[in-house]
Amino acid sequence: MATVAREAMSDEQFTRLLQFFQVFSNESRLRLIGHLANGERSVGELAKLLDLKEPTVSHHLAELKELGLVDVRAEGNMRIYQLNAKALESISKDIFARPNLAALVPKSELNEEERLLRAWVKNGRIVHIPAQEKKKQIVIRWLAGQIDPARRWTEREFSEWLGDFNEDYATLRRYLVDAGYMARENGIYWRTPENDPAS
Amino acid sequence: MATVAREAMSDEQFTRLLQFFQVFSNESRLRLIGHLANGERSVGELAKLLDLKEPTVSHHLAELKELGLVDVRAEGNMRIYQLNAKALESISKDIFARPNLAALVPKSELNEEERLLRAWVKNGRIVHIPAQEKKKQIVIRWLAGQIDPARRWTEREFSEWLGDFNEDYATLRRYLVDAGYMARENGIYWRTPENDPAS
DNA sequence: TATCTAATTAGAAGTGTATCGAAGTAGGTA
DNA sequence: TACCTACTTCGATACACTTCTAATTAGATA
Repeated sequence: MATVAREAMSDEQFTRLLQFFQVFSNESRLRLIGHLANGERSVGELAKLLDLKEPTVSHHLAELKELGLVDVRAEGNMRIYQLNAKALESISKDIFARPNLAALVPKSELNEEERLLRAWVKNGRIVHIPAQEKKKQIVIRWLAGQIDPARRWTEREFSEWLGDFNEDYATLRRYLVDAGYMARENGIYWRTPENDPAS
Repeated sequence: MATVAREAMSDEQFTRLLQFFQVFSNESRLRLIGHLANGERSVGELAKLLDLKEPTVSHHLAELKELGLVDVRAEGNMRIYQLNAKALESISKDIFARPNLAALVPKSELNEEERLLRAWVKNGRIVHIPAQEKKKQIVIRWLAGQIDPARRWTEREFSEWLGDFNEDYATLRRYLVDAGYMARENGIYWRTPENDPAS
């Protein structure tokens, strides 16, 4: 999660993601999906399994169908419901494989600092350390926010961790210390908990 | 998704999963998380960004904190909230990396057929094709449920797909056709849409 | 101490949603 | 045709949730 917005999500995508979570956020529906994952079931079967009345089950199934998560076929006058394996797979892969929460923020809501940040920080890496003091501070402030305040590091550990952000870990480390975000004593580094000078 | 229950989920796990979905199923909270993903923020900042009153934001943050999704630190009389990267990572990995929806069904709710099935189907593979006719039918019925009814296959494609379930794809294919689940014409196979003989 | 700011807690209003019984629809069967 | 079964649609109820204002707590400042 040590990432920054790559590409902000469109309103459409955001709505779809929200709908998805809403569908899974109800106990009955979640159990319903669980049962369907074990194989196709009729409405009556599901009602018995879930201890709900048929209209209730029918209602939930309609919502799942709306989102394309289940398919129906008729068998006599029964309706056999089945999970749409493809739809589920694509959702779990596309959305959660790279859970870039920063992308959840609609473009219009990114503030100035965040917009600027996206020029230098890509895919969680600092692609370029800006020279201009004000811009540099923005990047360093962001980097400081990525540091676990509870953790204690040796210089070697800290350098290694910083190396994931930029090959010039030494410069990053110096900036962080100079700006007061990191403290050091007896070779141990830690994130200063308060008195953030950048705010 | 072509899997069957491996290990049914405990009530505890189920509840936790449900809570997780509930937290993400609210628009304000989802946007809140998106903003926090861009860096730490105070309650007031978040209230402005989301166009909500502070008590509302505070309320949502309390819920997120309850689930360990955010951490707080004090700075002056402000409270700076930050996403708990570790918690989020572990959730997205542990839960969604193998979205075994079948495992959503609490153990007690597994019916007879499902319980039996777990003896022969493990991790989505048929580890053993039972000889006894009735048991065999259960397995074949399950397998039929995994087949996309919209898809058309050549014999080669179908055999290959079946091979993922058991190395003896020829036997599986014959059983499926004999039981009436699959039809074939001009070398093309498809899942018969209705008149399921096993019900 | 008094005062200001930032946040939380408490309580209330309004909205949404899960569930149900009753009524309606459609296939199967006599 | 009439009747049965399985399901869906409709309309009502009840509970949960989001959001707000008002009151309270706690840190900073004079």
